[in-house]
Amino acid sequence: MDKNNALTAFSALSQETRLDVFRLLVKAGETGMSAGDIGDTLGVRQNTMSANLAILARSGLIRSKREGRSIRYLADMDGMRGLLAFLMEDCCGGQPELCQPVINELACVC
Amino acid sequence: MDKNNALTAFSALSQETRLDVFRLLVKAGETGMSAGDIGDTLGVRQNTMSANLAILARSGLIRSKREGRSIRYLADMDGMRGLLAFLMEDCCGGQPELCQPVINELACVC
DNA sequence: TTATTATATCAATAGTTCTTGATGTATGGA
DNA sequence: TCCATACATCAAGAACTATTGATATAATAA
Repeated sequence: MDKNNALTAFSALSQETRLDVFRLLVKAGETGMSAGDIGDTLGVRQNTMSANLAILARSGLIRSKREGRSIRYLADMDGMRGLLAFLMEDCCGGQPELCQPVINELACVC
Repeated sequence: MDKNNALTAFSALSQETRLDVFRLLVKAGETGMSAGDIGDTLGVRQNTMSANLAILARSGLIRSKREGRSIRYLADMDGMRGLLAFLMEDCCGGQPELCQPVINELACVC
Protein backbone atom coordinates (compact mmCIF):
# COMPACT_ATOMS: atom_id res chain seq x y z
CA MET A 1 0.00 0.00 0.00
CA ASP A 2 1.53 3.29 -1.07
CA LYS A 3 0.22 6.81 -0.70
CA ASN A 4 -1.58 6.87 -4.03
CA ASN A 5 -3.42 3.63 -3.23
CA ALA A 6 -4.48 5.12 0.09
CA LEU A 7 -5.67 8.36 -1.51
CA THR A 8 -7.68 6.39 -4.05
CA ALA A 9 -9.23 4.29 -1.29
CA PHE A 10 -10.19 7.26 0.91
CA SER A 11 -11.53 9.08 -2.10
CA ALA A 12 -13.63 6.01 -2.90
CA LEU A 13 -15.10 6.02 0.62
CA SER A 14 -15.80 9.75 0.60
CA GLN A 15 -18.94 9.50 -1.54
CA GLU A 16 -22.26 8.47 -0.04
CA THR A 17 -23.28 5.73 -2.46
CA ARG A 18 -19.84 4.13 -2.35
CA LEU A 19 -19.68 4.29 1.45
CA ASP A 20 -23.11 2.64 1.54
CA VAL A 21 -21.93 -0.05 -0.87
CA PHE A 22 -18.81 -0.82 1.11
CA ARG A 23 -20.70 -1.07 4.39
CA LEU A 24 -23.34 -3.24 2.73
CA LEU A 25 -20.63 -5.58 1.45
CA VAL A 26 -18.92 -5.60 4.86
CA LYS A 27 -22.24 -6.80 6.32
CA ALA A 28 -22.72 -9.31 3.49
CA GLY A 29 -19.34 -10.90 4.23
CA GLU A 30 -18.03 -13.77 2.09
CA THR A 31 -21.35 -14.11 0.30
CA GLY A 32 -21.15 -10.68 -1.27
CA MET A 33 -23.92 -9.34 -3.51
CA SER A 34 -24.54 -8.95 -7.23
CA ALA A 35 -24.25 -5.50 -8.80
CA GLY A 36 -27.98 -5.50 -9.53
CA ASP A 37 -28.96 -6.43 -5.97
CA ILE A 38 -26.67 -3.72 -4.59
CA GLY A 39 -28.28 -1.13 -6.85
CA ASP A 40 -31.80 -2.29 -5.97
CA THR A 41 -31.03 -2.31 -2.25
CA LEU A 42 -29.64 1.20 -2.30
CA GLY A 43 -32.03 2.62 -4.89
CA VAL A 44 -29.32 3.74 -7.29
CA ARG A 45 -29.58 3.68 -11.12
CA GLN A 46 -27.75 1.02 -13.05
CA ASN A 47 -25.07 3.10 -14.71
CA THR A 48 -24.39 5.22 -11.65
CA MET A 49 -23.95 2.08 -9.56
CA SER A 50 -21.71 0.49 -12.16
CA ALA A 51 -19.45 3.56 -12.20
CA ASN A 52 -19.29 3.59 -8.41
CA LEU A 53 -18.58 -0.13 -8.17
CA ALA A 54 -15.74 0.34 -10.67
CA ILE A 55 -14.26 3.10 -8.53
CA LEU A 56 -14.45 0.95 -5.38
CA ALA A 57 -12.94 -2.03 -7.20
CA ARG A 58 -10.04 0.06 -8.55
CA SER A 59 -9.40 1.30 -5.02
CA GLY A 60 -8.82 -2.25 -3.78
CA LEU A 61 -11.64 -2.09 -1.23
CA ILE A 62 -13.92 -4.53 -3.06
CA ARG A 63 -13.38 -7.32 -5.57
CA SER A 64 -15.63 -8.95 -8.13
CA LYS A 65 -16.35 -12.39 -9.53
CA ARG A 66 -18.42 -12.96 -12.66
CA GLU A 67 -21.19 -15.54 -12.20
CA GLY A 68 -23.10 -16.08 -15.42
CA ARG A 69 -24.73 -12.83 -16.39
CA SER A 70 -24.24 -11.31 -12.96
CA ILE A 71 -21.13 -10.01 -11.26
CA ARG A 72 -20.79 -10.64 -7.54
CA TYR A 73 -18.99 -8.02 -5.47
CA LEU A 74 -17.33 -8.61 -2.09
CA ALA A 75 -15.57 -6.39 0.45
CA ASP A 76 -11.80 -6.92 0.22
CA MET A 77 -10.56 -7.22 3.78
CA ASP A 78 -6.93 -7.46 2.71
CA GLY A 79 -7.28 -4.08 1.01
CA MET A 80 -8.85 -2.67 4.14
CA ARG A 81 -6.07 -4.04 6.33
CA GLY A 82 -3.42 -2.51 4.09
CA LEU A 83 -5.13 0.85 4.22
CA LEU A 84 -5.33 0.91 8.01
CA ALA A 85 -1.74 -0.27 8.38
CA PHE A 86 -0.61 2.57 6.10
CA LEU A 87 -2.62 5.12 8.02
CA MET A 88 -1.41 4.07 11.46
CA GLU A 89 2.25 3.46 10.51
CA ASP A 90 4.62 4.40 13.33
CA CYS A 91 1.64 5.54 15.32
CA CYS A 92 1.32 7.37 18.58
CA GLY A 93 4.94 8.49 18.95
CA GLY A 94 5.93 5.18 20.53
CA GLN A 95 2.99 5.05 22.92
CA PRO A 96 0.78 2.13 21.85
CA GLU A 97 -1.79 2.73 24.59
CA LEU A 98 -3.06 5.73 22.62
CA CYS A 99 -4.26 3.76 19.63
CA GLN A 100 -5.09 0.48 21.36
CA PRO A 101 -8.69 1.64 21.96
CA VAL A 102 -9.12 1.97 18.20
CA ILE A 103 -8.25 -1.67 17.85
CA ASN A 104 -10.48 -2.75 20.73
CA GLU A 105 -13.49 -1.01 19.24
CA LEU A 106 -12.89 -2.75 15.95
CA ALA A 107 -12.46 -6.12 17.61
CA CYS A 108 -15.79 -6.01 19.40
CA VAL A 109 -17.95 -5.55 16.33
CA CYS A 110 -16.73 -8.78 14.76
CA MET B 1 -20.42 8.74 14.39
CA ASP B 2 -23.05 9.02 11.69
CA LYS B 3 -22.77 8.69 7.94
CA ASN B 4 -22.14 12.38 7.33
CA ASN B 5 -19.30 12.44 9.87
CA ALA B 6 -17.79 9.43 8.14
CA LEU B 7 -18.10 10.99 4.69
CA THR B 8 -16.46 14.18 5.95
CA ALA B 9 -13.62 12.18 7.49
CA PHE B 10 -12.94 10.07 4.40
CA SER B 11 -13.14 13.17 2.25
CA ALA B 12 -10.59 14.82 4.53
CA LEU B 13 -8.21 11.87 4.10
CA SER B 14 -8.64 11.74 0.33
CA GLN B 15 -6.37 14.71 -0.38
CA GLU B 16 -2.59 14.31 -0.39
CA THR B 17 -1.60 17.17 1.92
CA ARG B 18 -4.25 16.23 4.48
CA LEU B 19 -3.31 12.55 4.40
CA ASP B 20 0.32 13.60 4.94
CA VAL B 21 -0.72 15.82 7.85
CA PHE B 22 -2.74 13.11 9.53
CA ARG B 23 0.04 10.54 9.22
CA LEU B 24 2.56 13.08 10.48
CA LEU B 25 0.37 13.75 13.52
CA VAL B 26 -0.15 10.02 14.09
CA LYS B 27 3.64 9.68 14.24
CA ALA B 28 3.94 12.74 16.48
CA GLY B 29 1.54 11.21 19.01
CA GLU B 30 0.51 13.15 22.11
CA THR B 31 3.09 15.83 21.44
CA GLY B 32 1.47 16.95 18.23
CA MET B 33 2.93 19.75 16.09
CA SER B 34 2.28 23.44 15.52
CA ALA B 35 0.57 24.54 12.31
CA GLY B 36 3.75 26.29 11.20
CA ASP B 37 5.96 23.26 11.78
CA ILE B 38 3.52 21.05 9.90
CA GLY B 39 3.56 23.45 6.96
CA ASP B 40 7.36 23.69 7.00
CA THR B 41 7.79 19.93 7.26
CA LEU B 42 5.49 19.26 4.33
CA GLY B 43 6.49 22.28 2.24
CA VAL B 44 2.98 23.70 1.98
CA ARG B 45 2.10 27.42 1.96
CA GLN B 46 0.61 28.98 5.04
CA ASN B 47 -2.93 29.65 3.87
CA THR B 48 -3.23 26.35 2.04
CA MET B 49 -2.11 24.50 5.15
CA SER B 50 -4.47 26.48 7.34
CA ALA B 51 -7.41 25.59 5.10
CA ASN B 52 -6.42 21.93 5.12
CA LEU B 53 -5.95 21.84 8.89
CA ALA B 54 -9.41 23.37 9.29
CA ILE B 55 -10.91 20.63 7.11
CA LEU B 56 -9.17 17.89 9.10
CA ALA B 57 -10.25 19.47 12.39
CA ARG B 58 -13.88 19.74 11.27
CA SER B 59 -13.76 16.07 10.28
CA GLY B 60 -12.92 15.05 13.85
CA LEU B 61 -9.61 13.41 12.87
CA ILE B 62 -7.41 16.03 14.50
CA ARG B 63 -7.87 18.55 17.32
CA SER B 64 -6.11 21.77 18.18
CA LYS B 65 -4.88 23.63 21.24
CA ARG B 66 -3.76 27.25 21.18
CA GLU B 67 -0.38 27.83 22.80
CA GLY B 68 0.57 31.46 22.73
CA ARG B 69 0.83 32.57 19.16
CA SER B 70 0.96 29.02 17.84
CA ILE B 71 -1.73 26.42 17.53
CA ARG B 72 -0.74 22.84 18.26
CA TYR B 73 -2.50 20.10 16.31
CA LEU B 74 -2.84 16.46 17.40
CA ALA B 75 -4.31 13.34 15.81
CA ASP B 76 -7.65 12.55 17.43
CA MET B 77 -7.64 8.84 18.11
CA ASP B 78 -11.20 8.84 19.42
CA GLY B 79 -12.34 10.22 16.10
CA MET B 80 -10.38 7.56 14.28
CA ARG B 81 -11.85 4.82 16.45
CA GLY B 82 -15.38 6.05 15.76
CA LEU B 83 -14.74 6.10 12.05
CA LEU B 84 -13.43 2.54 11.95
CA ALA B 85 -16.25 1.28 14.15
CA PHE B 86 -18.77 2.85 11.78
CA LEU B 87 -17.09 1.35 8.75
CA MET B 88 -16.87 -2.16 10.13
CA GLU B 89 -20.29 -2.25 11.82
CA ASP B 90 -21.90 -5.70 11.64
CA CYS B 91 -18.93 -6.85 9.67
CA CYS B 92 -18.19 -10.04 7.81
CA GLY B 93 -21.70 -11.52 7.83
CA GLY B 94 -21.19 -13.01 11.27
CA GLN B 95 -17.77 -14.45 10.56
CA PRO B 96 -15.25 -12.56 12.69
CA GLU B 97 -12.24 -14.47 11.37
CA LEU B 98 -12.50 -12.51 8.12
CA CYS B 99 -11.72 -9.15 9.63
CA GLN B 100 -9.55 -10.24 12.53
CA PRO B 101 -6.40 -9.94 10.36
CA VAL B 102 -7.22 -6.25 9.87
CA ILE B 103 -7.10 -5.78 13.59
CA ASN B 104 -3.93 -7.79 14.02
CA GLU B 105 -2.10 -5.72 11.44
CA LEU B 106 -3.11 -2.57 13.26
CA ALA B 107 -2.07 -3.98 16.62
CA CYS B 108 1.48 -4.76 15.55
CA VAL B 109 2.40 -1.28 14.41
CA CYS B 110 1.71 0.25 17.82
C1' DT C 1 0.70 52.05 20.75
C1' DT C 2 3.18 50.07 16.97
C1' DA C 3 5.37 46.17 15.09
C1' DT C 4 5.97 41.29 14.57
C1' DT C 5 4.77 36.57 14.47
C1' DA C 6 1.41 32.90 13.84
C1' DT C 7 -2.67 31.57 11.97
C1' DA C 8 -7.39 32.22 9.72
C1' DT C 9 -10.61 33.92 6.23
C1' DC C 10 -12.14 35.66 1.71
C1' DA C 11 -13.18 35.70 -3.28
C1' DA C 12 -11.94 34.07 -7.59
C1' DT C 13 -10.12 30.84 -10.70
C1' DA C 14 -8.74 26.28 -12.06
C1' DG C 15 -9.31 21.67 -11.64
C1' DT C 16 -11.88 17.55 -10.37
C1' DT C 17 -15.84 14.57 -9.71
C1' DC C 18 -20.87 13.06 -10.20
C1' DT C 19 -24.75 11.91 -12.60
C1' DT C 20 -27.21 11.08 -16.67
C1' DG C 21 -29.03 9.53 -21.30
C1' DA C 22 -27.38 6.94 -24.80
C1' DT C 23 -25.03 3.15 -26.31
C1' DG C 24 -21.84 -0.90 -26.13
C1' DT C 25 -20.52 -5.66 -24.54
C1' DA C 26 -21.10 -10.25 -22.40
C1' DT C 27 -23.87 -14.16 -21.17
C1' DG C 28 -27.53 -17.30 -21.62
C1' DG C 29 -32.09 -18.76 -23.37
C1' DA C 30 -35.53 -19.63 -27.21
C1' DT D 1 -29.63 -16.76 -34.94
C1' DC D 2 -32.34 -13.46 -32.40
C1' DC D 3 -33.70 -11.70 -28.02
C1' DA D 4 -33.44 -10.61 -23.15
C1' DT D 5 -30.79 -9.78 -19.13
C1' DA D 6 -26.88 -7.92 -16.58
C1' DC D 7 -23.41 -4.87 -16.53
C1' DA D 8 -19.91 -1.35 -18.53
C1' DT D 9 -18.50 2.77 -21.06
C1' DC D 10 -18.91 7.37 -23.09
C1' DA D 11 -19.52 12.41 -23.43
C1' DA D 12 -21.32 16.45 -21.51
C1' DG D 13 -23.18 19.49 -18.17
C1' DA D 14 -23.67 20.45 -13.20
C1' DA D 15 -21.73 20.51 -8.87
C1' DC D 16 -18.02 20.42 -5.90
C1' DT D 17 -13.09 21.21 -4.24
C1' DA D 18 -8.31 23.15 -4.08
C1' DT D 19 -5.17 26.76 -4.35
C1' DT D 20 -3.87 31.45 -4.41
C1' DG D 21 -3.01 36.52 -3.41
C1' DA D 22 -4.79 39.58 -0.45
C1' DT D 23 -6.34 40.66 3.89
C1' DA D 24 -7.97 39.91 8.70
C1' DT D 25 -7.37 38.44 13.50
C1' DA D 26 -4.87 37.00 17.74
C1' DA D 27 -1.00 36.99 20.74
C1' DT D 28 3.12 39.04 22.17
C1' DA D 29 7.05 42.14 22.36
C1' DA D 30 9.16 46.72 22.05
